[in-house]
Amino acid sequence: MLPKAYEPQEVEKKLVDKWQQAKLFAAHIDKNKKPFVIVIPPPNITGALHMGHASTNTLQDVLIRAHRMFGEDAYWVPGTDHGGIATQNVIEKKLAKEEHKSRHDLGREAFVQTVWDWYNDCGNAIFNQFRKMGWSLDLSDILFTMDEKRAQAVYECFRRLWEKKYIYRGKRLINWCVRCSTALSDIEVEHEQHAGKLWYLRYKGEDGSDGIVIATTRPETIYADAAIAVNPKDERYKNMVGKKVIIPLANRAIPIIADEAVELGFGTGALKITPAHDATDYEVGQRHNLPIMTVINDKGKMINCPEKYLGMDRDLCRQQTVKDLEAAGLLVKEEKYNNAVSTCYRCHNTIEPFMSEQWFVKMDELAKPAIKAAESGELRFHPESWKTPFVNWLKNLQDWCISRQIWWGHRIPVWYCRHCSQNGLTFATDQQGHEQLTKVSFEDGAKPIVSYHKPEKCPVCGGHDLVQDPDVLDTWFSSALWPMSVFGWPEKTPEMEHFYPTSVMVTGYEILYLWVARMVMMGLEFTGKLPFTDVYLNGIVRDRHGQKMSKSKGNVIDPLDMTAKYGTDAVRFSLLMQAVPSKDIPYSEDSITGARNFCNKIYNASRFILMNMEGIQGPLAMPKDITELADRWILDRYTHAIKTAREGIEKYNLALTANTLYHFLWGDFCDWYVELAKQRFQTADKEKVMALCVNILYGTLKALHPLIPFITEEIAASLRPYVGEKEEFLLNQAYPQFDPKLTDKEAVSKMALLQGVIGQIRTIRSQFNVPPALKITAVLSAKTQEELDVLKAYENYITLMAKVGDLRIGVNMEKPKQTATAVYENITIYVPLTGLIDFDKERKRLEKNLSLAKANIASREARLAQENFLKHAPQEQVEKTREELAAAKLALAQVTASLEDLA
RNA sequence: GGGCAGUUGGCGCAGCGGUAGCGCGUCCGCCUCACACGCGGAAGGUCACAGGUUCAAAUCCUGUACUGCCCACCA
Repeated sequence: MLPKAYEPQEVEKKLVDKWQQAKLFAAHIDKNKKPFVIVIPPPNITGALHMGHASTNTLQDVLIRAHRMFGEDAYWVPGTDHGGIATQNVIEKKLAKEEHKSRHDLGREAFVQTVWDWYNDCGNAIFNQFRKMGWSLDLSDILFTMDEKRAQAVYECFRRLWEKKYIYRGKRLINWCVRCSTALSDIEVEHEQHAGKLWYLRYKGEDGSDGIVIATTRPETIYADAAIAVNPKDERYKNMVGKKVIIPLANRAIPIIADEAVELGFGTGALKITPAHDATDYEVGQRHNLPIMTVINDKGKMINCPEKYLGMDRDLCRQQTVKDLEAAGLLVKEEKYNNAVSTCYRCHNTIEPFMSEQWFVKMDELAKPAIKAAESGELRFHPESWKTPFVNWLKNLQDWCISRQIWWGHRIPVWYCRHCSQNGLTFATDQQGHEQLTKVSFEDGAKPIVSYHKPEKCPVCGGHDLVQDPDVLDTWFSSALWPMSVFGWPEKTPEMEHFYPTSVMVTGYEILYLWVARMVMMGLEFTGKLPFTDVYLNGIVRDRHGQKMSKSKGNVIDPLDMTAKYGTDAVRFSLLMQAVPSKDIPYSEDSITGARNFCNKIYNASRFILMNMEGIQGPLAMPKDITELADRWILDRYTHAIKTAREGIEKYNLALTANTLYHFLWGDFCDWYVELAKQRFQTADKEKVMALCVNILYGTLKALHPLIPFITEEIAASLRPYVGEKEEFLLNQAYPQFDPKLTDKEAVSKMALLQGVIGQIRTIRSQFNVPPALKITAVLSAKTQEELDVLKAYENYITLMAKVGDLRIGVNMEKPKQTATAVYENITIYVPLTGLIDFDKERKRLEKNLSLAKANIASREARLAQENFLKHAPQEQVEKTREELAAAKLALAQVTASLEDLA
């Protein structure tokens, strides 16, 4: 005998091996089939799988498996991402913790090797997690954003954009992370509200006057001030524009200028302009041709300032400056102020706007086709509400800063001749005694040679002393090419030919701009085609209260712990039941138990059916001559469930698919069909019932297979002989189809009547504490011949499901003594309960029903009294209302009669 | 400051023109020979608020109030 409860662990282990060994998920170009392709958002090689991965990859897996079963050439491309800054940070932390070393202690080459070693270990860990989750990825061929093929694609992209002059070198104010010591692009900067202060400082006039008071949140930058700006419309300062004031502590004179950028209402209306340390100020500076003076260096230390503060950390300098200003009597006041602080999206340290020469990609031309694709609807978003933000973002794009001053990543494929570029190259000796190129300046004469490999010699002077640009590319630069590079682009490979463009990109909305937008732009630029036609934005998995999961909050749920405890299918299904596009998923262990219970229900229903298969020879075809009401009904429910399940997948509403199949299998199939079938096990009908049971169950398992692959595969294997299926894997079988011939409105309405009557009897039983085993008497009084026929024809349904021993059915039946009364539509139900009836209870029950009936009558009558309703509403609706009124009136009459009897 | 979501029984959500559903929780009764990870039953909601459109609104429109998210150079 099989165990009572489903035990997933062994089953999962066994099936994962089987699937992988059978190479079930490998790419196989089949030109006769329509390709359905998803490239995985490659997880960073930074560590463990989290709930977010579990969610997004499960969604992709469901889509891939389902489309495969729909008969398409489905292929899910596996891979991982080198994850630039994030990975470098992880390794640096590890080095510091385990060996008390910094990357500089190792040197560039050794450090990069360390990361590669890490990749080789961690990569395997990631694949093992992929296996455990049952994701249909071919794990024998995992791609990596830094492997040779992908590196070639990155180079080719760089070269082509360079030749088109889209890639250029420029000196400007960029976002600098002092902690990560690198430049960042605009979207890698996050804005956080910090409780800070606003200081009011006095800049005295050069002529000895009181000068002007400004408000600032960054007093440490006063040493870099180039001007004071006021709004040209500001009457208060009109006569001061053009005069000079003295920077406190620095004692340097700067002019007062007028610029529209200054808000009249904020602070004092006067703004200090510090072009080197603030983006707005930089623009103002450009407009007024102000000098740029940098006082904070790339390490966050003070430079070019009064000697006292030289080398001081920027934060400390702020405190000291405020103290000194106060002592000098130049601090007018200090206010509490919440301001938006820019922080690094990787380490959350405060970003320093920093003047620097960097590599950029010119975006305006690249954005145009992407905007068009989104606006025209060629690129579809699920949900659609992301289309507008997407387009708006593209329309307001700044050029993309792609150079990073870190070591881990694709090295910029640009070389310099030490002879020809000597004035633009700065070298330093590192801790290993190697001379390293640390800084490149085109302004000072560096001449780029774009090449993947080190060029043989300088094309200008023929010199052999060539050095590579020290920077690496933004990790998103290689990610942007992912949907092409995975197929071998720029080569014209058969994979590129067949699988590109891909079908759908499934990812979180938090990387819509960082990643999705860039893939779209690059895809259009290099192939003329969108890299995918659909974008499915999935929500973020949060804790039960909607809080983001984080280690510091201690609310993290580890998907692998959960799969070990409840089974992978349960974890998958729990996520899918809540998978509405773009909607965040509140998640807790409780979410999983419900899904686990469902898996157990499937298991037990199957176990029961298999038990009753003993002695029956398969295969059993789906019977053709269906006459029994329950059979007609369940086939209608089944085919509708299949229809909705399929629609859910096609419309990216997997919650709909999951919930539909859940309720069909549990509510319709188990609670009603199988229960009713039990009484036919002893009859000549048995084989037909079993044929229906096994075929419907098998079909439902197929429909569920993309969602919960393990348990369905396991059970299907046992059922296969009974349905005559030869194919070993569900994935290679066809997804069930909606069959209009199985729909049966009449059966559904008859069944609803019986279910309603049974429900009323069950309620009475329960309310009067009738012992469950006790068979009771029930009298059903119908109003029409039609109803009578249904009740009579299926009285065995009622006796079984409501445990009725003596069932009397007729038209206008007499009300028995000491009876409980209920009304369902036009049927009056009497349950005589001599000795069991509690008159008080029954009176209360009836009174409740009485007021309900009255309310129903009132509302229907009111509606029917409106001439406009009769005139405008569809006839069907009017008819329905009339029927409802009649039923309510009947209920009122019956309940009133019963109440009178009680009195 | 701009934009986008959300506001439905104790909790988490679905429904998105015909008058409320699900899961969990609660309460009552059951170890009914597939399943107590179960079975049967019950209680519990004027669908945030105010207007409007319509014969009819949780469902469409407008506004308000909260909540969350995204974007933005107010020092």
